[in-house]
Amino acid sequence: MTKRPTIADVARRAGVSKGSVSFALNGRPGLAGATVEKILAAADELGWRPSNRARSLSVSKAFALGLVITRDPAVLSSDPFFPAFIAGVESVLSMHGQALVLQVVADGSEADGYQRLARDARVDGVFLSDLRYDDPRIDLLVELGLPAVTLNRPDGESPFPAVVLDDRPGIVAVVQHLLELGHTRIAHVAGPSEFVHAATRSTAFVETLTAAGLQPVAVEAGDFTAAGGIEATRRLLALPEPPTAIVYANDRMAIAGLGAAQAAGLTVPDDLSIAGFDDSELAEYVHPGLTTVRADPFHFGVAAAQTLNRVVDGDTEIPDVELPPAQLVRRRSTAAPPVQTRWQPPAQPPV
Amino acid sequence: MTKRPTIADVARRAGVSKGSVSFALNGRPGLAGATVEKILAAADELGWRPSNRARSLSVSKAFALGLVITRDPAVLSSDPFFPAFIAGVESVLSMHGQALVLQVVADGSEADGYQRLARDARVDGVFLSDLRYDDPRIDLLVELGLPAVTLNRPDGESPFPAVVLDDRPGIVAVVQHLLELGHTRIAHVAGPSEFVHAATRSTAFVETLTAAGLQPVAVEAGDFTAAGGIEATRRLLALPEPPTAIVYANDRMAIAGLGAAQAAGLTVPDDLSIAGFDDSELAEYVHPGLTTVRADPFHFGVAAAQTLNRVVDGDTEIPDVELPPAQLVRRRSTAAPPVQTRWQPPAQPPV
DNA sequence: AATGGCGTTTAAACCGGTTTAAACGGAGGA
DNA sequence: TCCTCCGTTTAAACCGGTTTAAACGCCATT
Repeated sequence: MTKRPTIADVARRAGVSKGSVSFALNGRPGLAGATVEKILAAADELGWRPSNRARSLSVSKAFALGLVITRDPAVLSSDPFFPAFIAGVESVLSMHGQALVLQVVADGSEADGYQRLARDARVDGVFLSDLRYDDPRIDLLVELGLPAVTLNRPDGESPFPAVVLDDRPGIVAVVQHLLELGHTRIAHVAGPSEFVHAATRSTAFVETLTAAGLQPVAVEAGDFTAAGGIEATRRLLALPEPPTAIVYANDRMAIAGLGAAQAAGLTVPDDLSIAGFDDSELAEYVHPGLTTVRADPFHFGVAAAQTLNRVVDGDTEIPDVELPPAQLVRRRSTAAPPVQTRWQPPAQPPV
Repeated sequence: MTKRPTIADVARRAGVSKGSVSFALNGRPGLAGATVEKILAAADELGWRPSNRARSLSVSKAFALGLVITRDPAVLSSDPFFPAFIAGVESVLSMHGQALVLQVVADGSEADGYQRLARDARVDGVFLSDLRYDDPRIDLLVELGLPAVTLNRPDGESPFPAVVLDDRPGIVAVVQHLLELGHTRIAHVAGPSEFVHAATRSTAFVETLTAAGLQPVAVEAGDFTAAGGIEATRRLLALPEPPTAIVYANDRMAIAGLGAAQAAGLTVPDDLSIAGFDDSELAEYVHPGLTTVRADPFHFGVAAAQTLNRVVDGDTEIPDVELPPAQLVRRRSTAAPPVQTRWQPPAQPPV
């Protein structure tokens, strides 16, 4: 509780000048070894830690990174990605004495968040998540002079390195899995198509099906929320020839869809197979357990933080970082399609 | 991208000294009105914003508040409370030019998070959530000289104001609701008893039942996770005289419990009524919709941030803030108990 | 005209570090 | 012996604000 020691205290104790202490602390050459020893000893006898504020002012760095998240439930609320991602980021920052500054902004105005972070010089760099097509934030950050990394690759040109976890293999694996079970009428509930990752997932869905010589029953636009998942599911089930399997772009929609199917009197997976994406905590515990795709958001956070730090340090020409793709997790919500369905031509008697 | 203007630039432009600019900006008395006008005009002609870093150094404030969260999934992951709470906090901070610093720490070591925040002088105060009995963090913060507010009231003495949202009325309402439906064999799946709010909920449960002249069938210890919810539910269903209704201390356990009950072949609510706590997003959309209790974590965040700011400003004797209690949300997962159950004595023929 | 008082303004110190240019001191060479 | 060079150390400026004590200008008293 007594005032903390300053660099002057350390200098006095070690019998040197402030400058020398600074040199010793930062391991700069030009100081005699013995002097360095003496200074460091004095420093930790006093338990001295250099003041972040003073350092911040003189070197013009914040020693902090920023994350802007919209208050939009489609992105933030109970999204299993961010908590784990943030934990990963923190695990890196805490080793560097850096802090994570969070900005939560109203639905449409993410730009404000970055503006504030830049205007107040609160951070040295930011994470750019939930990329949209032709995302205006990229130009904004360039203009603001704020270093960044993008989570996954943007569609256009970007001066920032990307940390990418390819969603395609996960979707491909889910569709393959359904095909192997014998499904031929598969539908997809996508996320909002303005998001790059949402579009990537639905494209992968369609392409995998096409490659197998099949047409998707439908691709319904969802919004990543449970409510949207319900709506989309109801529309699919109301089709004259409803699907026997539905692939959702995330677990929230899938779990809601599961509820909607059950409310409609269907048994999952006997009447309908359902698959999600994310492997959120509840996926394992709903009934039936949800087949889904598991990524590693913690490691995503680690990689993103490390990469962003390289950008902040002025490292140029940083290659994009590729993370291992998500894995299929098979649970009880997917099974073979019902043997007989209304629309199918009656089985031909064997010749 | 050109260097931002400093207070010296403004002073020069207005033809006054740095000191005067500082006075004008902070609305200090002693400056002639005309001078203030002149200075403010010069300031926004240049688009000057005082540097947070410089201010930070000279006034010894961080202009930031801190939140420490454990990486423990029981607290963080997909907990609907924090995202909304944080959004509420941010809505206050953004108006004051303050930032929110997040510390995510490993399971047991929350203390480290506060230590780091204090050592690095990153924040002016912190939010103390998920209080435990005899919580060591209170003494720690006193020792560190870090102002704080507690979310809900701690069990012992505390020098910090509390922002409280009483969980009791919510639990009481749930139990009343079940009693009105005719249930007499009700069980509870609690959170870890070392948490004050978990214990508050289970105490409220027991007391309400006792007041109605009933005994709880059982109070199982859960851990707020879905996995724990499953386990506890299985134990309850395996009792020789299983409950006809289960009240869970949070939605995650309740939704998992719902899955466990269905997996065990029970129909909810016909065979078993289930109620949660939190009204998380999925609660409305699982099948059947989950009866639960809804609080307002956003407003909780607003109140907590405002109160913490008063503490930080040196305001002493701040009264605790009471928030409106959570409301019961009735959905399909609760209904009258089955008319006949194994253990009941056969109905007496009318005399 | 000198003095006092008051409202206004400023110069300078300060916060706690980093950084640069200059000073210092001892060894080696002429 | 003197000069130079080089490794080591320091003094001082600087980052961009805030704050305090002193100075200033002006008017009212005496």
